[in-house]
Amino acid sequence: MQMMDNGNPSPAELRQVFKIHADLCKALANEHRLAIMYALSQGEMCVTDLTAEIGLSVHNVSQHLRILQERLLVRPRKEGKRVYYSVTDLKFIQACTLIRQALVEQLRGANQTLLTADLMDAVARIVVPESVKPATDTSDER
Amino acid sequence: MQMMDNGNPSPAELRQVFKIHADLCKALANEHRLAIMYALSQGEMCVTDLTAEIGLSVHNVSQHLRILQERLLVRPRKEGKRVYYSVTDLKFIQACTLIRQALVEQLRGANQTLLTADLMDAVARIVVPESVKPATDTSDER
DNA sequence: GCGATATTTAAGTACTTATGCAAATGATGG
DNA sequence: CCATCATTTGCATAAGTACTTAAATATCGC
Repeated sequence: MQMMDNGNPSPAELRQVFKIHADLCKALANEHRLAIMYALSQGEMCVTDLTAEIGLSVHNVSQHLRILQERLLVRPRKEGKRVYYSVTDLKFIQACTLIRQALVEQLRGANQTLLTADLMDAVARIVVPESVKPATDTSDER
Repeated sequence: MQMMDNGNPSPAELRQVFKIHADLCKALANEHRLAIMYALSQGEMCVTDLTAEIGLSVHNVSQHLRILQERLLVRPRKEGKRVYYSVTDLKFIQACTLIRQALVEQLRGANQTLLTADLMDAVARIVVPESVKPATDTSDER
């Protein structure tokens, strides 16, 4: 495939990228896997710990971890009989935080019944240890 | 539900948030819907234009737009017999860009066969113009 | 009103994903 | 090497998602 001169990918190239991107989003498009990603964003954890943290069966957590690992969202590290997982790239966490921030702004405006205002505030600020700084331009911030 | 004093949401509250977040990710977890989001990030477009841009049937595009709209990712604006769609929040686009950047870094390391290095560079830099402009007329909607 | 254009809704089928249970692998300590 | 703990794999079933065809709604110009 040939690059176009303006430096932006061609439609054909974009299609390929969107496919990969969509696969990655599918891995994130599950309540429990987001919980796992969030838990792991706080630091490396083994399967059993994750099980306790999220309240699912060991097997189920393992299943979800497999999916996350296949899409390279998490990485395993074996130590004795335990397998410790960690997120491969902080950007994934940052992206999740951005989305939650947008979500909160919308919920604030629309159906507040779902979540309390306090919760929404807190959610909007869920941050990873290392500061989250996806270079937002502040033009339409509150 | 009770907020905890440290300002972070409780596990129960988080579960609720992850569910909503997952629903939103499901909307993004599709090749064509990502293409639509990307197209709309460049500016408001009507269904027919989008159809030409992404190469799907009108009806199929409409279907995808419905899903995006349900999750509040895009917003319709009716003008004559056309319906123009725009993204509701730039943060969604920023999140997608972040994910693509992470994706590119990984592809760079692993199976470069899929994409050329030039393409990966370009993809990592896909950014929105300043603002997405539903700015024309937002008075009589919904 | 009628016909043409733009978009949405509905119904059917194929495909994908989530979760359960049971069994298998793999490391550790006696 | 046997028992045990930690995790993964395989298979079955239920649920959800995507795409196709066909029909319906809405707006415009006549």
